[in-house]
Amino acid sequence: MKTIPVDHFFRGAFSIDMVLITFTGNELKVLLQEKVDPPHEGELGLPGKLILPNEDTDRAMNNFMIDLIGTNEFYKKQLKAFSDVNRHPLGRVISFAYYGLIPFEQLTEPLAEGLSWHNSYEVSGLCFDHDRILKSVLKRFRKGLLRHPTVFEILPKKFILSDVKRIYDLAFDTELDSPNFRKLIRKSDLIYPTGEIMYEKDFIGRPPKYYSFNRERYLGEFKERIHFYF
Amino acid sequence: MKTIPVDHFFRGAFSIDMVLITFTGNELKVLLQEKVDPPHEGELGLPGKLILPNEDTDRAMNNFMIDLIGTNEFYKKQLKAFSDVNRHPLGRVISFAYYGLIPFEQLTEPLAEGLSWHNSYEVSGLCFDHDRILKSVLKRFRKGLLRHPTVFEILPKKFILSDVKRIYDLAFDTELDSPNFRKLIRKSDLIYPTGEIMYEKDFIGRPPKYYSFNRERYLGEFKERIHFYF
DNA sequence: TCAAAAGTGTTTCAGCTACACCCATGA
DNA sequence: TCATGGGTGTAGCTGAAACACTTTTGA
Repeated sequence: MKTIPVDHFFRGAFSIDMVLITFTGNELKVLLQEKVDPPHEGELGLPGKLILPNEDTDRAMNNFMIDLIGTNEFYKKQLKAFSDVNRHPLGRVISFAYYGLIPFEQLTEPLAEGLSWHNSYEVSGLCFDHDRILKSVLKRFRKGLLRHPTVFEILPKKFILSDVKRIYDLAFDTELDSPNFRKLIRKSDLIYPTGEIMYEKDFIGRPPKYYSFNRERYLGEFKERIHFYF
Repeated sequence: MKTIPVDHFFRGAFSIDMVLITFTGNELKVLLQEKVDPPHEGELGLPGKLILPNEDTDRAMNNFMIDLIGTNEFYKKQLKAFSDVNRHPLGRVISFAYYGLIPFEQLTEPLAEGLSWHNSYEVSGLCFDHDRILKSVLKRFRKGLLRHPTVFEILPKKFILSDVKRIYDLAFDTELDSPNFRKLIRKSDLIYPTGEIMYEKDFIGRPPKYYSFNRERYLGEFKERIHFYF
């Protein structure tokens, strides 16, 4: 086995990509960016950029979000690293994909040039391997919805129960039973009625009550249960 | 914003690490390696090595396993990439952690120099961030046990039901009810009795039947169910 | 015939599912 | 007073949990 000089190992690059999801207009939307640099100029893709090898990925992402949407105060996690050898023409680039959830009301500043929101379930043909990354995030999003109070990260401070249900319906492409859903979500004790009622122009039917997420009551991790599914 | 020469981005390195789990002697064991290179010579850690930036991680891991244990024919998946900035003294090193499961009977060749099996739940003080990686793998292992026929990847071709239960008991640190476990596992239709009975020296009690995993009957992915846990 | 572990059967009960029904509003 | 969506209550079914009981072996 011949010895390889150690500096030959240090020739890889890193990038960060963000899959930011929000809920508005009864749709789950993802933030996309029109690429300006080769090899994919003009195409749509996830917002992202190369980072330096000594940059902390979390910090780089936080700064990047300020540039893009004016805030980094929202739920975000590193999803995983995508490592296909031939992702980038300049060499090996490992992409750290992040997954973010933001209430639409929190997006106060206008979007930066080239950015736009798209229905998460209708997006395809993104550059690089971004279709695959988006798919991973949507899968993880569903997982989170089942095991953690993830919905509330994407809802405004005051929300109505049918919007909660609508997010589940969209994510799982289903039509949950509203009475049962209501019982389930209230049983968890994670929400409380604000006392206010939503009066909205053009709203048909009985005006719904506003609820809020009781973040203090949710303590830590999903408790593992021994329960088979296969 | 000043422009950074593009080659400055290509100065990171990659490594692969394997967390290989097996079941023997009524314990879940993990393969560890005594490190020979600085900065951790003499310490225990997960088997791993640096790879070149243009190497495919899966292929590199497959070759690495042949060197270590003489086979790469077992269940293995990339867990995730660990990316802390200060993992390695020579510069930024991203580690791709793999998670492998192998039946003990399949380990026919003697272990290479410096390798040894350790009880997964008693290991600590590993070099680099390997304690953290091991912890992640054990968590993922539990997850897999609940949603996929993961147990059978770690069991021999012919196994007995109480060993299946024992693996669950070890992984979840519990004592499942044997009659109920038996019903559950058989209901899934994923195993069948081979017709043989285990007669083993010094075995006390009624001799158990052998079962085998019906790999053909398990089709693809865990079916997502809408079921809340919080 | 006793101990030990494999293996079977049955009862109970919590909790999910389905669905009937009532409420508050605008038109 | 009707349509629409919000919201409540309940009966019934399913499946997990608990556990009593039988079987097969070695000593």
